[in-house]
Amino acid sequence: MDKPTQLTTNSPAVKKRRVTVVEVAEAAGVSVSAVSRAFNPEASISRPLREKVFKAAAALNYKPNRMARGIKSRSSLVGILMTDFNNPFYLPILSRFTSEIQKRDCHSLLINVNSDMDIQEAVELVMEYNVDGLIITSASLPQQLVDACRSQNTPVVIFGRDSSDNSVTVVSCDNVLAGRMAADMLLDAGYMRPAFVAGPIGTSATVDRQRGFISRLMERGCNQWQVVEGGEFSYDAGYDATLRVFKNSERPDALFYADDIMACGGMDALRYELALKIPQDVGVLGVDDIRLAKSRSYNLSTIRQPNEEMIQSTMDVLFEHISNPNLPPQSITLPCEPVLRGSTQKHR
Amino acid sequence: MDKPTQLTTNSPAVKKRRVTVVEVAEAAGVSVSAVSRAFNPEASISRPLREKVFKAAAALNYKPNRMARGIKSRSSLVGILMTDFNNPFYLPILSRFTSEIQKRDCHSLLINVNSDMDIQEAVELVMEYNVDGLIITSASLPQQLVDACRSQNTPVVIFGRDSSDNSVTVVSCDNVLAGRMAADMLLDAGYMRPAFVAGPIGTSATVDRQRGFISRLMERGCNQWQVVEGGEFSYDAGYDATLRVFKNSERPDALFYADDIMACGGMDALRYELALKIPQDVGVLGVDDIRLAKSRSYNLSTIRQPNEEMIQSTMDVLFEHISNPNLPPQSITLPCEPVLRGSTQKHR
DNA sequence: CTGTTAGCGCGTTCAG
DNA sequence: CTGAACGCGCTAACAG
Repeated sequence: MDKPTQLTTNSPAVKKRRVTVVEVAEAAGVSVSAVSRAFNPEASISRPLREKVFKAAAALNYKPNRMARGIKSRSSLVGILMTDFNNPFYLPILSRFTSEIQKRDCHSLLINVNSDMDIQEAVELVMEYNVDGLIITSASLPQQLVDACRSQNTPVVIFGRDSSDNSVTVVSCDNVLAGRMAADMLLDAGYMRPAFVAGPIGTSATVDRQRGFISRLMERGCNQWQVVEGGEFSYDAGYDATLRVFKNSERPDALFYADDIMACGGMDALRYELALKIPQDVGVLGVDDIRLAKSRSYNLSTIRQPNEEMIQSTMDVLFEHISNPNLPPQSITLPCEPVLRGSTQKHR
Repeated sequence: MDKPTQLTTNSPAVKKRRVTVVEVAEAAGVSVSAVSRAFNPEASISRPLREKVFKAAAALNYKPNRMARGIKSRSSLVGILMTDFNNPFYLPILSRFTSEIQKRDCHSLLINVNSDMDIQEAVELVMEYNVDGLIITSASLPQQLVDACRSQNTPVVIFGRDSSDNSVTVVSCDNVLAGRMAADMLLDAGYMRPAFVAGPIGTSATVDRQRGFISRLMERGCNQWQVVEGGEFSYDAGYDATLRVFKNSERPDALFYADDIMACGGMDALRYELALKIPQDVGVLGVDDIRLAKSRSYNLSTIRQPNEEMIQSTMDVLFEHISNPNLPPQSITLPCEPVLRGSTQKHR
């Protein structure tokens, strides 16, 4: 009767008002806090009261407003920072992350960190949303990023990158081991003059793989190896690098690529540009085990990263840190596994 | 002095307090609303005042709290609903969407709609975040979804799907035309008995492509065509469907797949399982023009979807609707374009 | 153009 | 276990 501010009730442009706790409380004949508690799993409330609230809420089609909720308590948002949208490797990973986050009644804020915006900036930005936690999938990890993460007291997990610094939580696979496995696979198959095609400069994954690879080659007495720059993790980069390698006088008889998508590009260069036979003339090996690796066209031997386990660990450790903010950072390294396919089966 | 609730100030677990407008206002010697306006691009505020606020804010390392902001005004969140995380087609698209959204000072809430959760539920969920807008990339579009979208008054754009219903905004490419182009490409190349390998049942894209394909074949007097179920949009589905086709007595001499990733699977089945030569024995054609299509291994002729333009249109129309909520829904259909590669070049 | 003030929708004290 | 009242950080309405 005496609501003086109701002048524009029937304007067509008016944003349809959402149902709020107050209305639900009125409808259910209870207090607002009862409604609040009913929708909060860890609050203590009697069974019948909760039921009553739920019934009224359902009747009014009430949905809690996560924005309002997020202002004081948890936002239910988990940030995911991604840098490499070119590599198909990341699509299934993204799928798993979002799915797991949703299972925990949270949602994913996906941040695309491209060249326009550096990672530092992205981290600060995502913090404006009061995210409960942050997952970073970045091959390179500048020190400033580590600092940025630590200065926030929001749990951060770095996915797929080895830790040189143990002040931040990291989940990765053992890339040095991957390199060593690669050396063994190629030498065991009878190749003598392998080359490593590196990935983006300064990314730990490629550095560690190279280190493991070379050191294992040396251990086994193989000295005729070479390393070439590859550039980015992409089909084209693998293709181009391969052509460059074979311009040299010292031609390798096997190629270990920093990742699968580069290896696929490399294989196409070998077959269709250089007219070399795989695996007879040249052996090819990658890392990741992306979906394409097991296609009949590529049939690529590779070192499989344990994605499922890595993702599971990431989620576990992240939510542990969310519910217990002063846990110390930890570093989890999972083993990888060789996958023998046609591209290295020289003798058969 | 007389703050009675400050008992646990030096607890290590205390969440580091964020700087707020009030503190910035005090530091700058202005009012809170001045601070608010300074951070709001469309607010009217004098140059020197804004500078002063910014300086104080920078000194305190103030960041606006988007959650608190979102409660009254825009949330700066745009929801992206994705269903198909298996198809590499969507990774670059996701990249563009997130990037474009960020350019507009918004961020992406990525929802993975898998079997655990139906689309309807996902829409309601995302609405709890008060998203400013919603992008849906879904091959199938149940009526209930359309209803859900309309009942909210949040702008929704459906990406990559034709509209049978014009009560919701849709951006897609002309899939019927794609089918017609496919028919012309295959007939022009000299193939006589083409087959269409369909995608997921009930998805408009595959239905429309099939319709255009068949009708154009008939127009040009070709009657020896067949249609086979493909299942999902995936490598394996394409592979398996291809093997099934060639078990029949009526063997086609060309295959038009509902999308590229199926076509890649199909090509591998043809070459490595059936020992058929592409394009001599069988012509192969896809739709999408994914990255893999132009690899040397596949070199797949295809009908290119104008992704750039589709994404641009999607963003434009979405943000138009965000700033002007009672615009009528519209339906945008963009033309596609044939891409001739090796898989259909029978004569040369 | 600027400051003051009153909410936004919800969680969380604090009494009962 | 329940309800009343306060405050979160910010924007919007109004007044100067």
